[in-house]
Amino acid sequence: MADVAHLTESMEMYLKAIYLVEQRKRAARVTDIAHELGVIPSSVSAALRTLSKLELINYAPYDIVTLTPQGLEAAEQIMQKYDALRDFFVKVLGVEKSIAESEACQMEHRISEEVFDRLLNFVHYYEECPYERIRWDEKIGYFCSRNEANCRHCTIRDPA
Amino acid sequence: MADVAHLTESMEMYLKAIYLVEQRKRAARVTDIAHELGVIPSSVSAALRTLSKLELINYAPYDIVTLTPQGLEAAEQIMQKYDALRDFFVKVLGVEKSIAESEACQMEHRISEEVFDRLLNFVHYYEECPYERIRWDEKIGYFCSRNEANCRHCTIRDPA
DNA sequence: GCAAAAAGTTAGATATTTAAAACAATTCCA
DNA sequence: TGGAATTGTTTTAAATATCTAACTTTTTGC
Repeated sequence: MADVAHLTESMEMYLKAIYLVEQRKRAARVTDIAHELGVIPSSVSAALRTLSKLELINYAPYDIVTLTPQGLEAAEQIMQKYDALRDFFVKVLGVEKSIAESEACQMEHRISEEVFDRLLNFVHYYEECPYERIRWDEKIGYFCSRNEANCRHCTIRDPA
Repeated sequence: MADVAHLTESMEMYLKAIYLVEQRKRAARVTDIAHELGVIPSSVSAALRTLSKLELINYAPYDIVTLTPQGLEAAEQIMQKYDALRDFFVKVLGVEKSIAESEACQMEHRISEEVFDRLLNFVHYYEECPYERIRWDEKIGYFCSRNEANCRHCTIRDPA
């Protein structure tokens, strides 16, 4: 059985691309994957051979591509990391969506289970807790909406 | 002039290693750099040739290595990103130091100026603001120390 | 059903990175 | 100072990933 933990970054990208195409269509074609990643079809063929050997995709030359159960599991793990990073960038750091997405796409391959776990947890808490008021503003940067005395951050008025 | 913005990840790693050795010693030797990065000396020789061509280091075969002003600037930029990520992992996510460091080392090459900037800003605010009480606990996860009613997070007692 | 278009493959080239092995230069001391 | 130990280099090879070009298979539309 293939060790999903040792996938190269490139193979992770292909897996995720196949996953995303599968979300929209029944199965992925070489062209779909190439378009998704901005590479040419011959590059995809080479990658599919590798992923097929690792038993992460169902594939034969000239045929369509689907994820195997192991491939789906690996792809979902990558997607979860991507989502956690993107959410953190957008919801906490206030980064513009498209920038957050390309950044998350870069980092998703490098985040460990532990940090991923804590990031998820943190973003959830940050979003849910009604008492926390650290928020981002385009002009000011981070601000605190409490507006209390003896807090230099609170001297900045909440623009909301 | 070399475009520091387009350095490969590998070259960034070598630059940072040279920077770190320079912090401890006057200049770096091939062996020092190899030891710092866990690669063999021949790999270092090859990298030094490249960095030298890019005018990021002062170097001639068999000689010691120092950063040029441009090299220092590039190394400092990388270090700043590393520090911001490590601080976020440790101070905000409560990740153990050695894990935070290896994770930051992986991601430092992939973080944009914008996200880096906001991360710095966020960690600073998070540390400084006396009213914010989102903190990490090993057993509980994130908790809120306010312990107010009608907040389900606050039903978890602050262990501090 | 067949020709043209589209889709996909293979082979070969290039780039990047690193390690292994053999060799060369430098340094360290006795 | 001179030989051993250390340090550093070059060459070669391997792995990964991607592209170009030429070719094959499949699909489409009449």
